[in-house]
Amino acid sequence: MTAQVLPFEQPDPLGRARPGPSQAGARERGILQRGEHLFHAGETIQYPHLIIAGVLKSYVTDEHGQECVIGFHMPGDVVGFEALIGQQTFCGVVALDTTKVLALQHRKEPAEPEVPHGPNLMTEMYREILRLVHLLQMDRGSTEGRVARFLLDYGEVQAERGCSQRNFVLPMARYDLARYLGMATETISRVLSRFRDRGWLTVDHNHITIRDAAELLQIAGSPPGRGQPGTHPQ
Amino acid sequence: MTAQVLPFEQPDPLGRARPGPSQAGARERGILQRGEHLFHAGETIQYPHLIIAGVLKSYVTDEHGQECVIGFHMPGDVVGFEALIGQQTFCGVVALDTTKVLALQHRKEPAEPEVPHGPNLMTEMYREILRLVHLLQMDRGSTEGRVARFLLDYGEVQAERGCSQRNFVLPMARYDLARYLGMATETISRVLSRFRDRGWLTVDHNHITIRDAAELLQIAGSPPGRGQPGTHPQ
DNA sequence: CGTGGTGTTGAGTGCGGTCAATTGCTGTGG
DNA sequence: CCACAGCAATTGACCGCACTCAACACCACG
Repeated sequence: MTAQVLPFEQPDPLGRARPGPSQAGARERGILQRGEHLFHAGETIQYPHLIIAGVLKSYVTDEHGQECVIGFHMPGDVVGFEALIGQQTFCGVVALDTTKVLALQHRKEPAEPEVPHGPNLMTEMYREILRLVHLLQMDRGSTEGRVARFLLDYGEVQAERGCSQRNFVLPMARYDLARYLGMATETISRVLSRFRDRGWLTVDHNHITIRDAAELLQIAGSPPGRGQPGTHPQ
Repeated sequence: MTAQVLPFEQPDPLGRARPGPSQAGARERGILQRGEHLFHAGETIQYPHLIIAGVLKSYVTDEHGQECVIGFHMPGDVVGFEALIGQQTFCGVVALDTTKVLALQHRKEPAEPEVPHGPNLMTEMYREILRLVHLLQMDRGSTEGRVARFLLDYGEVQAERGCSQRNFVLPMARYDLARYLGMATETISRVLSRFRDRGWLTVDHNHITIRDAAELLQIAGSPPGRGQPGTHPQ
C-alpha cells in the first residue's frame, strides 16, 4: 500500500446529504450513517476511499428519476478512483448501513517510481470493466437466473472474506437488489420464495442459506423465455 | 501519439479463425475480412490495435452459447488495451466487414516521461467504463427506448466523424444490433418499422434517415411497461 | 434458376411488470 | 406495556410487452 491515510477532512461537498441523525464530527472521522452519501454524481473528489466497514452502493440516475445500481462495495473495496485521473464521479455512492471509510492519499509526484500504485489503479479499473461486463451479461438472462447468479457470486465474495459461502446476510434492501438486477422488488420476493419452495435455500428476511448450489448454478445463466424446450406440457 | 506502427506480424493466434476467403498475406497487412477475428476471448495479445477502416464488434459468450455484444468499434477507436497491462482479453473482437487495423507498439521503458500515454490509456479505460454504464442503463428501458437511444447515439458518433448525424448506414446486421441491445432480431425489425410508420425515420435496409429526432429523444429513456400513466383508458 | 442468408411480418403465449391488499417489523408516544 | 403509525416485504390478480415459432420476401451467391 503506497496510499496514506488522511484524517478525512473533506470540506463539505456532502452538505447536500439529508441532515441525518449522525453526531457532528462523525462524518469527519469517516463515519457514514445509512442513507448518507460519500460522493454525489458529478462531484469532483480529492481522494479515493477505502471501505473499512459497512456497505455502500453506487448508482446512476436516469432522466426519469429511476436509479440504476451499478455495484455494491464491501470492506476492502476502494471507491472513487476518478480522483486519480481528475475526473468527476459519474455515479453517486451512498451508505446502505453505518459505514466507515478512509480517504487514501495518492502521491502526485510526477517522478513516480516504477510500480507504486499505477498498475494497481489500472488493474482496479480493469476489474471494474470486467465487473460491468459480467453485470451486463447477467441482465440478459431470466429473473431467476439473475437472482441465482447474484447469490452464488455473493457467496463467493463472502468466502473470500473468510465467511460462510452458503450462509450470509444480505446487507442491502430488496429495492437496491432489484435496482441492481434490473427487476421489480416484487419479482425479487417472488423468485426468492420460489427458490425457498423448491428447497434450494432458506430465507429469513435478509438471512440467506443456500441449500442446493448445484440447482442454482444450473439456472444461473439460463436464457429468458420458456424453459427447456421439450419439457413444457404438450 | 506515442504509439508506433508495427508491420502487424502476429505469429498466428488467429489460426483458429475460419479459413476465410482472404488472400494469404492480407491478414499480415492488417486486413480482416468479414467474420475474421482480430482477437479471441482469453487470448494474450501483444499490442493494442488502432482501427483504420471498417467495423468490429466485441462480444462475450455465455455458458449457453448466446453471445452478448459489448460494443462496436469504428475507425479511430483502439481495441485491446489489455495488452498494456498484460491481461488476457475477456472478449472476442471480430470484423463485421472488411476492416483494416494497425498494431500499436507501446513503449515499455520503465522511465516513462511525464504524460506520454499513461493518462491516455487510463482515460481510455475510464471511457470504456462510462460506455458500459451507459449500456447497462439503456438495458433497463423499453425496447423502443433502447433502439431510439442507439440511433441517436450513433448519429452523434457519425457527427463527430464529420458525417451526417441524421443520415447514415448502420454497419452491423440486425442480429448484432439485437445482441448489443439485448433483444430479439424480430423486435429490432418491428421497432424500426413502428418508427418508420410514425414518420420518425426512413429505413432502407441498413440506411437510416432520422426525420424526427425530438420524438426519438422523447422515448429514448422511457421506462418499460405501460406508457404514460394517466393516459391509459379508464 | 436454385439456394442460403438476412430481414420483415404475423400469430400466439408466457414472463415479469404494475397495481393492490396483507403481513410483519420497528420505533414512538400514551 | 400496548396502540399506533410507518416502512419493508410478501403475495395475489391482472395484463401488456417482447419472445418464440412460423411463413414469407428479398438479395447475393453459385
